[in-house]
Amino acid sequence: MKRYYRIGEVASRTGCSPESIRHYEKLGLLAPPQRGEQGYRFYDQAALERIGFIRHGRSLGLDLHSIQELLALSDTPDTDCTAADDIASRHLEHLEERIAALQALAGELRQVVHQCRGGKAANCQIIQTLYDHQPTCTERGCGEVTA
Amino acid sequence: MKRYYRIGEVASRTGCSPESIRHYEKLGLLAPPQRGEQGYRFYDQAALERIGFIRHGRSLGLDLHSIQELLALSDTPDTDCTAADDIASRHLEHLEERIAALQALAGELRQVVHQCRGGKAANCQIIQTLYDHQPTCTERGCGEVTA
DNA sequence: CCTAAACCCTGTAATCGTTACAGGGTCAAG
DNA sequence: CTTGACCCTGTAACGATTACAGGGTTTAGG
Repeated sequence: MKRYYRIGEVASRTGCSPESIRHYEKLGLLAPPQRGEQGYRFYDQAALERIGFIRHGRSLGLDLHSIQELLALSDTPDTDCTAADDIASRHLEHLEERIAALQALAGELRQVVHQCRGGKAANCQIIQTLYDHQPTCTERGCGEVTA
Repeated sequence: MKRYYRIGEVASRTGCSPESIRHYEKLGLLAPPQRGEQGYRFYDQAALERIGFIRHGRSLGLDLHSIQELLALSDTPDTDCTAADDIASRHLEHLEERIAALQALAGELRQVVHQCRGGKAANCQIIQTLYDHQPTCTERGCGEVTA
């Protein structure tokens, strides 16, 4: 006796909004579920776990494409899973670079913060610093840290 | 004898693509520049510095909205510049939160990486971990760290 | 002089993941 | 029988940037 859940209940159980669930389906991360007579989606326990998988991956910062690759591996249990390790390692590397970049930014920012207590904009050290361009890197396409 | 630059030269001097420059203009960060007879944009030195300002701000991770506020302050030199300090402090705080979140993620990821050397996907520790959902936070809208 | 490359213009759509609509249907409790 | 809580689809928004399409201009070389 399988239990079935409508999308709203899945949402509250997984912490994943109905919109996202439909979105994952559209992207092919989730197979189209069964539908009730009125067209309502019905999910079983396996689908719940798959959504949990996606959610956990997202909470680790993985992008949906990587998660899709991991799910594909999981769907073919006989495959060599080195690819999974590659994805995770690559992401970890990526995270570490991101962290280093953000720390550099924070350091640079700490040097200017609280430099202009109560002054006028004309003398503001923060604004001055921004005009003095020795940006960390002037190369095209460099330094746009998503933060 | 003012020198004028076409958008492409501004781009190579500032490290900011022509598309971005036009984008900043559309958003109101840059005043519409003079135009030549064929409609080409022509920029003077002040515009170059303003773009450098924006670029430096972006390289620090500030969003365009904050940069616009800073530019507005800079444009009214008599204003009190506490607001600039607020923007910078707020952003620094934001960065530090981001860093902490990413470090938590990296830590979690380091625990699973290299756990499945050469195995089959069915036993892969990484995939298993993703199915075992104790996501850091199951609250709706929590844990979506942009990374 | 002519042509090809390199530049400029505008406007629109893509990226990523999520959210927020609009406009409509279904169902249960009051 | 109406209100509210669901569900459906499709589209647009967010932020910043890039990539087109479709057209015009300048510049350098042959």
